[in-house]
Formats: sequence, structure tokens, C-alpha cells
Amino acid sequence: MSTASESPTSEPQHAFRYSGALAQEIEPRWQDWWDAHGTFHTANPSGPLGDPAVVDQPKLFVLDMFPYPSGTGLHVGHPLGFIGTDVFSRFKRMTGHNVLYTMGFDAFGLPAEQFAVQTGQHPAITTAENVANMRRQLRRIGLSHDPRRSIDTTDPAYYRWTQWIFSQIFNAWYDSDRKTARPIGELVDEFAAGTRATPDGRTWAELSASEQADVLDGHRLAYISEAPVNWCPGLGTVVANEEVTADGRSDRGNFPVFKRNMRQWMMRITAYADRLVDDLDLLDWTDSIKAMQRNWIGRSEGARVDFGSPAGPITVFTTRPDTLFGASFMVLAPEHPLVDALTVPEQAATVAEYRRVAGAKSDVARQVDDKTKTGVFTGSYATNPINGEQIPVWIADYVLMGYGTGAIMAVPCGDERDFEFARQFGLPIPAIQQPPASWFDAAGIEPTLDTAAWPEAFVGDAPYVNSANDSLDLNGISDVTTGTRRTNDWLEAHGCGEATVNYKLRDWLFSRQRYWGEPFPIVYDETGHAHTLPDELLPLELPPTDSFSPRTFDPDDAMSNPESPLDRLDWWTTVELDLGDGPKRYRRDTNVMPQWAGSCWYELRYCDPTNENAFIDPEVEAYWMGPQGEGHPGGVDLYVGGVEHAVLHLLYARFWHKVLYDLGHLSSKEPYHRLFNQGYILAAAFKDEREIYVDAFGVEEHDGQFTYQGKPVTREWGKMGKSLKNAVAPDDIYEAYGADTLRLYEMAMGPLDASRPWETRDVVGMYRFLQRVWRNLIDEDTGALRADLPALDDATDRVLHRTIDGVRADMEAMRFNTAIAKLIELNNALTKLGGCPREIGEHVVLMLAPLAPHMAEELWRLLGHDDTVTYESFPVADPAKLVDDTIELPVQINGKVRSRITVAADADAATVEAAALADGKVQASLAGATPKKVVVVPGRTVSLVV
RNA sequence: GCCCGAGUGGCGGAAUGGCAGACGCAGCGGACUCAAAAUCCGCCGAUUGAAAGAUCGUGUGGGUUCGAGUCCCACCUCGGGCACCA
Repeated sequence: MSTASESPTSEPQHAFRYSGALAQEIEPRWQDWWDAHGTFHTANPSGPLGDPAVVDQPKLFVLDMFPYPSGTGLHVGHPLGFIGTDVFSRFKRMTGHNVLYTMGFDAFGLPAEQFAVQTGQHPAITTAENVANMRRQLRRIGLSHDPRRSIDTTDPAYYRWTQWIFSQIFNAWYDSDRKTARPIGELVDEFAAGTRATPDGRTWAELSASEQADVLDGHRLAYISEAPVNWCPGLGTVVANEEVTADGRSDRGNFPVFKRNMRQWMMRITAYADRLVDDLDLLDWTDSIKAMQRNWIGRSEGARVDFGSPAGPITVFTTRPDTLFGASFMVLAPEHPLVDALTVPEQAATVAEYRRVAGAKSDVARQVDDKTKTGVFTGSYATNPINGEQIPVWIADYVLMGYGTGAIMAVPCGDERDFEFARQFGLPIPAIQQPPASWFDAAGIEPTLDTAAWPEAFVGDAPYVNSANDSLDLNGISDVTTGTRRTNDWLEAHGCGEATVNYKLRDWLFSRQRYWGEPFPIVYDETGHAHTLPDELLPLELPPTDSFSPRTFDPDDAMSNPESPLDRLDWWTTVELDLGDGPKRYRRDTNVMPQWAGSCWYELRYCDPTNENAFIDPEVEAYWMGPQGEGHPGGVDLYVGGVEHAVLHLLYARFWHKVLYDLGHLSSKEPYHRLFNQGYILAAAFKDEREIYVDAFGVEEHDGQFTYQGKPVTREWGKMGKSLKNAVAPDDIYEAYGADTLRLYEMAMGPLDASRPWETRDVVGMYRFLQRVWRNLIDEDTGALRADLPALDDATDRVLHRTIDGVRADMEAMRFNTAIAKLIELNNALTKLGGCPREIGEHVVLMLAPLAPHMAEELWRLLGHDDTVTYESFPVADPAKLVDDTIELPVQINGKVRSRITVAADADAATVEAAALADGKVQASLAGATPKKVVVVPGRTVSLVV
């Protein structure tokens, strides 16, 4: 061991005091030792990483969300979750679990590509450098990853299987009767056998090969469609709905996004909408994340209703079919295909102008505009099927083409938007429900069915009125559920509608016009039909090129067109292949997959990273991912990450997982059984008068006023990061204190799921704690175990066991902050005692091991052990030492604590009551009065009521 | 507007309905030292009191309870998500 040199936080006279410098020596030494000994290698039940013995151990799969290997490296905010999972994994190893814990890199995608474009280097080179740098930084924190299982999405050995999974999805269709994905070949069989009708009724054999291909393409789970997509000229690519922010800009780069019809790859995630909602019930996720997913999928139950019109039936979707009697007009989206046919000549100019204005408005403009209703009459009337009334058909941009059928029946008395529209344009508002008196009271008007007096629409349960025809009578019914059911039955019986379910979720736009992503394993034949490459031709590697930079455009140039970098590579885009009918020329797909593809299945590859025959061995999958008993969906045991992936990654990954499950490749229905959202580390950020962030470390504070270079700045709190100029590098903390101190500080700041502000000056508290632990066991002058350790007394022994009991429970529940507090209390007691009795030393080191593993290894070695502390058993409290002979109880009189009594721990209620009444202070407080009531809570309190 | 989540000392935070403020930071006092640092010991919600103590105190207002930071109702503030989704 080298001698600790002077550091800013230590003094030279104690050569073996635990200092930043000593930590800098101990920590890398143990990190090297762990690597050399393969300490964190985790065995599979079989296969190349196999050891059948592990099957006897309970398994635990702990997963962190896949990080981007950013070019700027880590700041102290990044590893918060990683440290949490590491502490938990280390604890679980000490309780006998076989723990799968590793880390990979989501290295494809925009950030990596943009960094490469900035530096002018090929993304493969910058990615490799960034990954190496991040691995180094993560290793320095002492994370106990199995390095053999680490993966990188840009590695052809990995994306070979991403492409293979794409092929599986492409070659599958969704059988909505059986509610499962099936191989496309089985659909061909059904068509060929005539058990499934073709779209136009001809037999399968009568269709040409090209027509057959068209039919199949219409069923595939991955398909090409010409549909409105989000075109982002500033990025030069299309992006998914989930990547567009509420104000119509791109998630990355914050560029405007335009709706454009384009030919793009889509994933039929809508086929899984129901299962994605329903299976949330099987998951141990927070309610808020579940709510966000439900909200995004947006399932609403209602009915489809056909209204007759001069242009043929207009179909609407409504969640309130029970209000059909109140439908007094219809509204179509301006883009609705029937608008032309419905528009009468006198209205043509007005309608055309309205459509032009509406069409020119971007989504941004539509949302920025105030919500004042606009619209125009088409001149046509439709027939309300339930009462035969002729109602006017309008168009208005408050009806969205992208939701439902792009047309609504307007029930102004029961829908706030329709009410506003009717008021705006003087359309009739017939009342069909009798709102309760309380509703009129709240509105400050007398009860009336004259809606001219109503201030707003009435929404909710109330008796129906004016709601009857010859064969349906809702009048008198007073709940929406019954009204809806009756109406749905009537609609179905009369052939003008049926109950149905509608979703906000749209299919997933899956292609990007970029370079740095997985190429599609797809070629097109001379008729333009897509074929997957045979599996043996995978991976289809990204072609090398210097022009990897995508063509970007003026961010506001809505009419620009995407140009994929791969399109420019003529030598690559055409290829001669034999796909079963002789060698032919094919054209490659020149899109790449979106960022999310690689992270849709990475947890599976962690399980079986070296498998060259399958993306995962079924036996290995069943072991790590399989259901844990009846009703359990399977999936990783603990998944920790930020809340920002609530609807992107988590929805896509669940979808892919379900497809793979349906196709028989997996035993687990869900990828992530338990999800834990860690908080963020916040840091103060400062803005000058121009609203520009200034270097947070140059800001001075005087009397609560902040200044930067003499000028006043304002403080705010935000996620630590480069853009707020407030990032603290972990390296600075290691140098001053070591990684163990950083780990403890991050865990002690608060509960893992809460965001908390970083305070560099607070870090020293955990450093002092580690120094005291060290000092209690180690002679600071010689570095040897202290020879003068005190003897163990009964009271200290009890403190130890109470600590063990509490720390174990806290660790189990991931309450690392309170576990640390209990360890500090124990250590403070030892300091008072003058040192750590030998009998306690090992327990202290073992309890510290998950939190501060480097110091724990070092002390474990000094305590005379010659192997790692990693797999030692976590201490178990002796129950006999958890109970005291006597306890002190507070005595409350009328709810106020007036005295404390000491009684035997097992004293019965009568004894406790007698002791309380006999107490001098209690008697003084009672002043001779007799309590009316005495409540004795054993072991807790005595409460007297006078 | 709708749906989540959170409001506790100067700061981060702790408290199965049972002694509010564990633990850490900052601050104050003491020991050690020629001195300082480090270390060790103690104090550290507010008001009041010489002290013992007393009174108040967990965003606000009600309620349930012998007893509420914790449960219920209403409201305020902050954070997050969704947002003309029929």
C-alpha cells in the first residue's frame, strides 16, 4: 500500500487516515481486483455462461435504463439510479440471490450522430470513444456490473438480432379473433383454404402474386404506408408521434414538425392497444406511469353511428350514444374525404376558403390559437338515425381528422365544445337530460329545460327527457351506463351503428432518414414489394461512408423532402440476390430504424449476450425473465430509470416483447415487472438579464443576492446538465473524497424516487462518516487493525442488533437514506465507546459493503479475510437482543404528553395503567380528578381522558 | 381545464394513527493546541422564562379519533403529464 499523500482534506501527520488520497489508492486497486477475479460474473442456468448450480438460488434481474454514451461524459446527476441499483444488487448478492446486473449502451440515434457531425468524425469512431469513456467513468464509481454481458446497440453482433426481430414482426400479422400475433404463413394458409375471405371476395388462387403481396402487406405488423407523418425539416427526418412535444415541436432539437403524407414504415402497435392497457394491471409500476400510458393509449368505449347524407353515410364515433336524441348538427374535420361531396354550390367558395386557412395552419398554430370555435356550413343535411331529423352538416377545425372517424355528431346540451359551437353559430340546443337542482343552484339559475338560460353544457348522470322513438324509450332512465347500453342495442338491431372502442394511440412511425441507425433488412423487387433478407444474411451492416450527415433543411420549410444518407450510396442500394426464385436484382431500403429499436429488447440480450444461434436461449429467458408464479407476467425484477421514458421506450419495448411472446419466443408477457422511477439531481442554475444561463460556479452570493461578474443574476433549480451550465463532474468528487463518499452522499440525500438539489458542501458529511468508521477500526499511523479496541458490552451489542434489524429492512425496501442514517448512529455510538469492538467490526463492514464497497473490501481484508466481501452473508439480527427488559412510555392527558413512565417491556395493560396513575407528575396534572377513560397501547403510549 | 405527485427547522431530509424534527450540512459553545486546522464533547423549531417548565408549531380552513405530519372533506402553492381526443 502506498503512503497517502497530502490532500486538501487531510493532514499529513496521520499516514493512514482515510483521506481522498487514500480512497484514490484503495478504490482503483479493488476495481482491478474485481475485474481480475471476475467477481461480478453471473452464471446462467445453461449455455456458454452456464453453471447449473445457480438454479438452486433465487434469481434477481436488476436493470438500469440504457444510457446514451454522450460525448460530454457523466456528471454527478447521471449515476444516481445506477448507484441505487448497485447498492441493491450488492445487498441481494449478500442475501443469497443470483443477481443479473450489467450495463449497456444505446449508442445509435440522433445524439451520437449529431456529436459525430459536430466533430467531423465517423459516428462509429466517436461512439466507440464515448462508450469507452463512459465505461471508464462508470467503473470508477465501483458499479458491480458483469462486464461480459455489456452490449452496445451499434455492434453488428447485437443489431443482427434487432434486424432479426424486425423480420419476425414484418413476417407476422395480428389475429384479432385470437388476440395474438401469428406468422404470416398461417394467414396465407387461411386465405388459401378459404377459411378467411380475401378483401374483394375472389379466391386466393385468383389473385396475382402482386395482389397477394398487397393483401399480406395490409396485415403485417410492420408495414409501409402513405399516411400523414411528422416531418421535421430541421432534423431532416420524420419522427414518431411520441417524439413530438405538446407544442408541435421535435423532442430532440426543438424544431417545428409538420404533418405530411409520406411513404414510411409503420409498426401496428394499435393492434396491441387493448393488451397494452389491460396488462398494466399485472405490473408493479407507479400509478402515475400507468396513468400516463393509459392516457397515451387513450382507450374510450363508445359507439360508431352512421348518419345518412346526400354523399352517403357519414360515420361518427361517440362516447355518448345515449345522447343521440340531442344531436342537432354534425361537424366534420376540414380534411374529411366527404366534404367535397357534401358541399353545395352556394357554399363552395366559403368551404374552400375555410379548408385552405385550416390546412395552412400548422398543428402549432392550431394549438397556440385561442380556443374560439370557427367553422362553416356545407349546405347539406344529414339524417339523425334515431329520430329521422334533418340536421345541418358543418366543418370545423375543432374536429380532428386524426381521431375517431374525423366526424362527430354534435350534442350541444351535453358536450362543452359542441355547446360553444352551437352558441357561436346560433344552432339549436335541444335538452335531453333534466339536470339536478344542485347543477342549477351552482349556475345560479332556476331549473329549466330551456337551454337558452344554461351557461354551459350539462355532462353526467341525469334523467333523460325527449329521448324516445317508436322502438326506444330512454325517458326516466337516470344513468349514462344504462342509457348507453340501451342505445347501443337499438343501433345494432337497426343496422345503423354498434358499440365500439376507439384509441388515441396511432401506429408507430418506424423509419428515419438518418445514417446512424440499424438498416432495414428489407429489399424491394421490381414490383415494389418488400422482402426480408434471409436470416443467414444478417447482420446487414451499415455501409461505410464519409457522408453520414443527413440533409437538413430550413426548420420552417414544410415542403422540403427527406433525403436519407443511405440513398446516396448507389453501390450499396442495389443488390443481386436469390430469394428462392433465382438471382434477381433488388433495391435496398435506405431508411434506418429509430433510436428506440435497440432499447426494445436489450434486457433480453443481457441474459444471453454471446448466443449466436438465437437472440436468447429459451431456457435462459425462462430463468431470468419467466413468470414467478400464477398470474405473474414475468419480466425483470427491478427496472430503474427516469420518468421521461414513460410513453416512449416503455410502450415500444412492451409492444415488441408481446409480439415476441405471441410468436413463441418468450415465456414472459411483459419486459419489466417492477418499475422504479428515480428522482433527478437538481442544481442551481443562474440566468442573467438576457435570460441566458451563466456558469453556475462563477456566481457569488451576498445576503441572498446572486451576482455573476458583478451583475445580478436570478437563481432557478433545474436538472443538472450542460445546457444549464451547472454540471458537477464526478471526477472532482473522487479526487477530493473518493467514490465511496460520492456513493454514500447520493444515497443519503433523500429517498431514491425524489429529486433533490445537489450541494457540494454537504458531501463532506459522508466523508467524515467513512473517516470515523475507518478510525474506529484502523490505527491511523500504522494502517493496521487497532490493537486497543474496546470490549463488547451488552448495551452496544443491543445497539448493533437494532441497527442490523433496521438496516436490513431499509435495504430490502431500497430506503438507502435511512439505512445510512442507522449506520451513522451505530458508528457514532462506537466512537463514544472509543472504538469498534472486534465482535462488531465484521458486522459493520458487512452492512457497509453494498454502500461503500471499496472501503468494505479493504477493511474486510484488514480484518483477516482473504476473499471478497461480495458474497458474504448480510448480518441477521438476533431477535433476543431486539427486546429490552424495560421500556419508557409517554403518558398523555387529554392528548398532551405530561409524563413518562418506565415499565417492564411485557407489562400488561392493567400494570401499565396502574404505573401511569401512580406517577407523580400524572397525579399532579390530574389534580385529584379521575380519568373518564384510559387507553393503553402496549409498547407505545398511555392516554388518559379527563 | 383534466389526471398524477408533493408541501415538515436556515438547508437536504426522518417519523407501522402513538414522545415531530432521526441522520447529515450550516451555525453556536467547550476540550485539545503557543495558535490554527483536524479531532473529540455539547447545544441547535418559535415564543416565554434565571431555571424547571409553559404555550404554540408539519401550506390554509374544517372534520374523524383518547390521540393526526400521517386518515376524510374543501381550498392554496409548487412540480410533472395530457390537453378541442367527440
